[in-house]
Amino acid sequence: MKNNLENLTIGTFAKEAGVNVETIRFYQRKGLLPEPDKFYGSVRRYGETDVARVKFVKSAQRLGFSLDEIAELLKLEDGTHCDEASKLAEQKLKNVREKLADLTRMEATLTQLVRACHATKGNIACPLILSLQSGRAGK
Amino acid sequence: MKNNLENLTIGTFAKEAGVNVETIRFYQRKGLLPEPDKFYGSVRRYGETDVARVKFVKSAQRLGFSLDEIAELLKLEDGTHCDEASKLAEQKLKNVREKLADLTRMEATLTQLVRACHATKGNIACPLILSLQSGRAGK
DNA sequence: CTTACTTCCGTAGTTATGTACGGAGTCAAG
DNA sequence: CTTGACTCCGTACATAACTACGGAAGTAAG
Repeated sequence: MKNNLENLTIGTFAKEAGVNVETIRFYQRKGLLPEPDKFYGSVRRYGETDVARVKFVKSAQRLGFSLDEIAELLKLEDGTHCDEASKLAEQKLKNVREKLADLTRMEATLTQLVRACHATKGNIACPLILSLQSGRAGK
Repeated sequence: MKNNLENLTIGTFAKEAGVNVETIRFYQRKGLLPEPDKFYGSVRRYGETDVARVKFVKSAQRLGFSLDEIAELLKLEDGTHCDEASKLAEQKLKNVREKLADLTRMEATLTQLVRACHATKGNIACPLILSLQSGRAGK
């Protein structure tokens, strides 16, 4: 089940991570991904942790984090600089919780909308926009 | 408490919505925002529902929706085309729930990270990346 | 060793989402 | 009715996040 995910060349690595080779190289330039040494010979090899890292980046992007923010999150990963990592994590946590609240409201409204649609065919006024207003009025 | 949010010119509208005037005009071109008739005289006037709409767009963007996706969500708003709206809503709902699951995992991990940091100063291995892997393995 | 496919790397192009600019028209105060 | 601020509109510029290109060098199969 667990195929060998070590010593991948960049092509198979990219395929495994579900992105384009150029994207890998782009992330390396941005510092989101380490550029491994060229082992034996002259092409770089990648492993399972690299794949996980790229997938993490993509997931975090879907959640509305920018690459710069994701870079910050990734700095937490190495476990060093515990103090500043902790501060950053708390701040990101606040951010994540706001997103959670917004999404929850949106989920409730969409659910209600679907139900209303199924029940009373036609003209329900759908207060989708209102759903994201409550809870962040002054912002 | 409720100041008069009708007959706003584009400048006050933009300020009220927390965006730049050019952004308003950009959204109009994209069809995200209606371009009201020029009433008496020659400049357009905006109201509270316009403000709400822009704020909705901004909130949805923070949640990782693109303007195109938001345009789709906004089409649900008018209550017409109930059948297709319902389909779209269900699909978006699925999407929203995936985001929710991801965010929840991320929240748990960040919380744990902060706690671990506060407790044992130094070297906790932070499985942040792992947090977004479980639950979406094959994707 | 040759041939076909990758990798490497720098540079250039693309798409989404705005922002800025400039000149002409409009509005409101004095 | 002039003056200063704002609106209108088209076009150009900016930024983030890729994506494509091209030529040299590495690599794997026959």
